[in-house]
Amino acid sequence: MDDKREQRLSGGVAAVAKAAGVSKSTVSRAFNLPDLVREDVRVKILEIAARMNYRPHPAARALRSQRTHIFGAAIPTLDYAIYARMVNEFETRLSSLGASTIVITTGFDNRDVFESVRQLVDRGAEALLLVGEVQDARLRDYLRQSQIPVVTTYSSPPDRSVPSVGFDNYMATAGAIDYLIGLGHREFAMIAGSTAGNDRQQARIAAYRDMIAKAGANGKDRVYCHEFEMRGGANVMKQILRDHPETTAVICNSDVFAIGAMSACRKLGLRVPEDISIVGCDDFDFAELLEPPLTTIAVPAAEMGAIAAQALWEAVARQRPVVAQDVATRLVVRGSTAPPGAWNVT
Amino acid sequence: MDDKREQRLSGGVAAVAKAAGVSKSTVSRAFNLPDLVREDVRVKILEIAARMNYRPHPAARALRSQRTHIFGAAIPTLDYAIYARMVNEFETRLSSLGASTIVITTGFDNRDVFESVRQLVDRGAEALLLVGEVQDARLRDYLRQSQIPVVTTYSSPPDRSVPSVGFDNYMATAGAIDYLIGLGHREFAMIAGSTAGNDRQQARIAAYRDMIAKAGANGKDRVYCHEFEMRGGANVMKQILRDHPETTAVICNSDVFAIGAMSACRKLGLRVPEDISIVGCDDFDFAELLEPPLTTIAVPAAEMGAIAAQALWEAVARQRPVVAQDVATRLVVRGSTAPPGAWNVT
DNA sequence: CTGAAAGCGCTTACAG
DNA sequence: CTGAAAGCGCTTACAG
Repeated sequence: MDDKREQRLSGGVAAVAKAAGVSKSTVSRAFNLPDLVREDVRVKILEIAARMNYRPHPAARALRSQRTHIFGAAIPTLDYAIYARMVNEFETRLSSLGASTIVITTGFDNRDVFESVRQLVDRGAEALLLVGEVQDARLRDYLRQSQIPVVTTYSSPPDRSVPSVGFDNYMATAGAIDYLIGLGHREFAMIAGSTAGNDRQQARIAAYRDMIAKAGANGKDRVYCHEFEMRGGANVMKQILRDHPETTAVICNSDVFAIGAMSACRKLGLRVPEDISIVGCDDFDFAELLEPPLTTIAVPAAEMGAIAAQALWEAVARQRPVVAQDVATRLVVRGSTAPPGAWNVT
Repeated sequence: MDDKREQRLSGGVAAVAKAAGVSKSTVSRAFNLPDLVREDVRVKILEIAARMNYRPHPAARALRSQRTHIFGAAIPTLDYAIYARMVNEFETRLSSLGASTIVITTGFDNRDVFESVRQLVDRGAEALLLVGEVQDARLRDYLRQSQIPVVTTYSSPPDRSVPSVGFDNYMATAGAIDYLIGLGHREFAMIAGSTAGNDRQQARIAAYRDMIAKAGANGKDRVYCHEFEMRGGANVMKQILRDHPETTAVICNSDVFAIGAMSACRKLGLRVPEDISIVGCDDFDFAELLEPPLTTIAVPAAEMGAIAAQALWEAVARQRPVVAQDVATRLVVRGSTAPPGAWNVT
């Protein structure tokens, strides 16, 4: 009746059934419920199907079985190592389970991502990996109503309505600052990402302010926000040094910022860590090979991807509820931090 | 008859049609061929559909229309910036065109990737992005028979059976070595990725050997292969210095190797570039912020993703043939290279 | 501009 | 263990 846009390689199950002298049902079973088919028949069918280059039509199969084997991941960007690594692990795990991963990038602002996430579902995603707290009301409503298995990563939001596989960003940053205070630092600054619709940045800034205040240290308001770019880190560092040359410790909410900041210090003739201490976040591969090696908050990107994959798989394949789970961050102390020195003219 | 596994949010088109007092056909048209529906009717239908939270079932739509709007990308890994960046751009472009991206990672060896690529198709991919020359015979046969739109990236393979959006790896490396020879270097080494099923590495090594031979320089056989890891770059560098302390120029086939190599040199007390010149490949963000800034071959990862997305989109949406296209690499000369110095004790 | 009907290609209870 | 039949939820020629 209609035109056939796509030239399928084979005539579908019917053709295989005919060639094998069995019914369509049996061909289908040979693929999906092989135990129900007599062995010689099954072998023959599979052999013929392979020879004919037959594969079940994905849409037909999905429509009938109500299973797509597609999992969706909505992340800020793939152009940032920790998210790329998490998705890499997520995909690898799911792939070994026979499922596939569809990806969409949404940027760092979580306040208006409903359409993006929806697109994943409209392509057949049966479960969803998200990043950060769900701050979009439409998305929250949708997730509640649809009951689609979902997990959010990189956060451990107080609102437990969406299960998370993440960590407490507030505590992670607080730990780093605590360490710097213990070293004797009193003059702080922070290079942060944009806070718009980003609960991780909000939590880290809150931790920074609280810790500075609690310690009676200075720099509570020296929070500089910027997009996640190395050049940005360098430019912001220069500005910090201009506005507050007394600063002895800079907390960067990304290693990307930290490498830019270290580069800027070098250009301005400041030594790290003798003149200024720098802490990064993420523990990128290159962090330990920098000069000096970067002290940073290690974040378990691959681990979150693996746990999320497993949890969502169980939810889809065995109707298990997705349970929230916290993963650990770790402050990796390397050469970019030291006690504030006597050289430092304040 | 059968059990319904999934609790759909709405009763499908039928429910919307009933609520709007029109036929299923009209509801469908309101979504897919809006111009064919009287405006007031269309507005009403869309409004009701939105209120009911209705969305067409993806599999049913795909089965009937023979269009999935899913594009597949098979890449070595997402845990390597240039591929992640390419996919990021690929996905972003397709998303703005209303299509989605399904990703699978295959590792760097192209000789046995048929099943992986096939999985993409089995999930509904209508077109494929690949990386490197197609070296898997089954895949080549499949691509020929199925006529699925496909593009391969990062290569410009002589075998034109699969259209490529890439560059000539041989020439890119040859250019870098030419520059080093021009600087006066005579003692070379190369840190390469594994050559197994990787035409890019093979081409670069061939260029290295040819150029060294042509110039009558030394080091033709100093090609050290390793997985793409920073630590690997450091370890290999140490080995090179041990085996061939006379080496004055090291070509790294990845910035990841280069940063490791620079770190190893520093630890061994060698200065870059005074004692040894290092060239990377990829032009990662951090390359220019290293100390010294890294001379590297810039590779247009995002550009390839964008061009591939556009070409595949045209192929699927408008039956345009995919045409091969070369993109440009560029040797970015920065501080990590210099003429071999008089300091150098050979 | 709209509706009734066919059918996309499978899978799966059901009956044997 | 196997087959005939129903139906997954849409879209689209076809006829009006």
